[in-house]
Amino acid sequence: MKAPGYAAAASEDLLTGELLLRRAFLAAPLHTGARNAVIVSADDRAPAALLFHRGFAYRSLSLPDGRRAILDILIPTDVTGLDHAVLGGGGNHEIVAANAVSYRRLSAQALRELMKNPQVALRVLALMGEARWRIDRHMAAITRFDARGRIAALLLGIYERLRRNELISRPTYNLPLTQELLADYLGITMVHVSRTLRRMREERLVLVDRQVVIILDLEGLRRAASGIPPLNVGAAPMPQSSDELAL
Amino acid sequence: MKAPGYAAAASEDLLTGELLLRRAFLAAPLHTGARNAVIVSADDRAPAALLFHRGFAYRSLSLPDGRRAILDILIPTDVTGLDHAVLGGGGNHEIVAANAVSYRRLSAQALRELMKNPQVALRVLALMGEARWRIDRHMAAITRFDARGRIAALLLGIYERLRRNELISRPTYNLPLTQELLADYLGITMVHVSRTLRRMREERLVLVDRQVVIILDLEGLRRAASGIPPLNVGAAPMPQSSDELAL
DNA sequence: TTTGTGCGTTAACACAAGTTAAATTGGCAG
DNA sequence: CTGCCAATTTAACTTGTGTTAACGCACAAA
Repeated sequence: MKAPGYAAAASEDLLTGELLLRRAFLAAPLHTGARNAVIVSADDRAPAALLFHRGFAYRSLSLPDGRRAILDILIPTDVTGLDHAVLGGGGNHEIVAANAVSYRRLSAQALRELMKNPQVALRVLALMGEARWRIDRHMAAITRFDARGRIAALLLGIYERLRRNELISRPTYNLPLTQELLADYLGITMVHVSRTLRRMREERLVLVDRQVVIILDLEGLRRAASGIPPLNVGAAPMPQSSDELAL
Repeated sequence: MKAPGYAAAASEDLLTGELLLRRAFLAAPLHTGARNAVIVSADDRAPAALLFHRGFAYRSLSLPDGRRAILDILIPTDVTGLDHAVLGGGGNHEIVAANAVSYRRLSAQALRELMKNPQVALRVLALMGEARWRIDRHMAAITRFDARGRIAALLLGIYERLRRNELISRPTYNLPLTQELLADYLGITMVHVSRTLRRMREERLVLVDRQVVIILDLEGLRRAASGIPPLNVGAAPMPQSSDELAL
């Protein structure tokens, strides 16, 4: 029943866990993939966790009739696959490069080895908790917002993630995803994405031209995605030495 | 580079991890909650993992304007909260009993202690992977199916989960969720759920009366939720001694 | 220059889903 | 039995989104 000091010890463990995990990743070679390169295929039988270093990628699930759902958008500093690297097979999903990407791969075996360190195990669990939190927000957006709100939530979400990882400082960034991808992520159609972006441009909320996103009215955008809770779970974000990792 | 025997060792570790995790849960007292009881509140500051023993519950996110999204439906034998028990605070979500429930609680502290055992850590990660997999399917359903397909996917999903845990044997079960809850889970309105259920009854696909779900045409239902990939990730489901746990 | 080709834009129309409101049902406390 | 209350059902109407199809634009290849 050592109540005091608990939270402090926890975050300390998380920090050293993060350090070890990152070190393991950084020991792996840097892979690269061109736009549309399939980084993980649906029938992949060699599970591994990935740390993204540069470029955007997405995780998608293709339905037999040709439609697909985008499950997750992956940006630099994101880690994915920690969970199903432990399970036997892959997850039926694909991971595809949205533009030129580079990333590092941690084999399931190496991950299992690392997990023997409780600090790493905790950090891994925390990472999954953060991912879950992002998914929760996205799910709320998808189930309860119309197209405008969903797009607002998406643009804001990416903005906040980039900013939190110190990849950008001003409300402007590069979004190398086609509108068709956005549509499959948001549960609407390509055509409707285009329509809605025009409306939002006319409202002077945001300007999306090709891959460039310029947020004109941050508060307005927040209102449009009204009620989406903030990004953080409550845990402090890991301090990111952005030079070491994100460049 | 010990390639052979790897998968076997992995699943063996998962089994003992499961055993230890379950033992820890079973050592905790059995809590109960009446219908609509708030098991975890949005501002909860004492994170814990939960193992559900009897009854249904749901995890929800309330938006400031009164709307809400149901993030997850929890059935007996489900474990939730493993991730955010590790993170500092709660997850901004609520967990509410849909009917009379009983469950066990594993404090974050106890969980952290248990996680020092790598086998437990692996099993915990595997559990989160399974949960993620379910969410992926649900996300695909929500983004790409119409109301009929979403309802089909939901009814099938619950059916398969119940059957996998040997809680039922025939395609009939009790679903103690109001249509309003289903609507908030599926991203449609209560009224539309009712309409669609009528249509599906007329099609002789499924019969939903009050809380009773009777699947009339399993194949037809599968077709309606066409393209939703199967429940399992590829890893064998944990053997469940249903008497010990689920009763 | 010409010819692709992949993406984005726009419009017209069809249809699925939301909204509102009223009626019905069933459970349950008195 | 009565009356209340929550959940469900149904209808009429409105609105958001999907569908189809045509066109424009940038960029690369020939």
